[in-house]
Amino acid sequence: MNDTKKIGRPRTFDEKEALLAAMNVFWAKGYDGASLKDLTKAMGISGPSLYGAFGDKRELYLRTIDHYADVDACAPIVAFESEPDIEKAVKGFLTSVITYAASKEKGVGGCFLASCVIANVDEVEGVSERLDKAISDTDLRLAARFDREIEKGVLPKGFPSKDRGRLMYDFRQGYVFRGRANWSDEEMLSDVDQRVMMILTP
Amino acid sequence: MNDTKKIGRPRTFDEKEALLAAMNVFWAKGYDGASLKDLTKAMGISGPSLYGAFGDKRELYLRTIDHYADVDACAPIVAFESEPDIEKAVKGFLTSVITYAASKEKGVGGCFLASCVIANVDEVEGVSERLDKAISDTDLRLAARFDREIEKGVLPKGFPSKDRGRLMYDFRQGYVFRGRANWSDEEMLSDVDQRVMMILTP
DNA sequence: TGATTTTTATATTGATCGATATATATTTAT
DNA sequence: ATAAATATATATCGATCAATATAAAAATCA
Repeated sequence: MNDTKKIGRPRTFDEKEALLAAMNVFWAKGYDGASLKDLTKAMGISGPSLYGAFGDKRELYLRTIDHYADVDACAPIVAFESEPDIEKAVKGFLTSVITYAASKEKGVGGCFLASCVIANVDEVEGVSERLDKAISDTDLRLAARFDREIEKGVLPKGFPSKDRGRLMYDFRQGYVFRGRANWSDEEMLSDVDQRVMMILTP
Repeated sequence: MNDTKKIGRPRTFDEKEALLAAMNVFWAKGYDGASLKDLTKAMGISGPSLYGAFGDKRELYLRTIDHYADVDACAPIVAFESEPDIEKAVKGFLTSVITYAASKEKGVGGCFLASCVIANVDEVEGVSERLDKAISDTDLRLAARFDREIEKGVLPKGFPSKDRGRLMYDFRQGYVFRGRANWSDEEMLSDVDQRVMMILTP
């Protein structure tokens, strides 16, 4: 990376922190509902600073989507990748999804893509491509975990990794959707064991 | 119903048609992105007429959600309910969902709730309750179809109708989500047969 | 008919929108 | 030191926002 000192007055804010703050505003209020006033206040910077650093509102929005996909990516996936036992990993993924989807701290919960970005696909140029990439990347990450289990011999040779990765992701979106409608985690947890079997049955 | 002539000048527009037009605007542009100018133009009425008939923008939005849940409800469900053979009915539901989710005529496709309404749950008062009700009602409609098959003896006594109804709905939301990200119907149709089996296997 | 009630169209309200012009502050380069 | 470059804060731009005041139009009532 380029860590050399740059000419001119240095920034007084951290770009990633600012992007995170902006994302939370978009998440809670939507793209059009988030005003520049809302954004600059949450980001702790002035209007001209925002425009100087990020371009305009649309470009800032696209940057928050990239930042979400790069950094957060979604905690449940990390849980899924780190648990050695595949059955526990799958169940951990679903329960983690549900817990996070049902927790509604300050209007931000579930999935930024499913709760906010999806609404602006046709309205804001550049959103569609990023959404597509985020989904595909996640599908691949999930499928890769199954492929590793096949190599280890835990899952059989013909196990449909790609399909089951997609399946897990669709389950995730379903829970996120219900969480947004204020479903409790108990209501959603009731069918988790069934779904774990669906995912793992060859 | 009250079909008696009312005093005063009669409306020159049909309320249901106006609601449908308004829904399409919200669907394409989002709640905040849809301006009163957009709405009145699409609905073919003037501002004061809109406010006189529907209250304000928020109330109009809630009415479009009700109208969607009551009338459209989603064509795939109708297909599911009308096909006598349960396996064909399930497959018909999923393929219908996919076809509609992948068709992107003028930015409106998939599901009004999943593509628009979900983004305004915390922003617009009254949305959350309606979303919850729409999901629960759909779950029940889907489960009821399975219950009928149990009564007929086609499905076994212990078949988990409720869980499988939910499962179908979550599959629907998953396809809608991918459709919004411009996935083709071919990509989505590839795992339909697998999922039909998942839904129907006791 | 004239009175009453409701909807309509036109025009406009104050507020807020996204975006920027200007000038000042703070850094590095010479 | 001085110049060049970048970020900052203040103030404000025209445009558009949601919502409405006003009065004409169109119906039923007496």
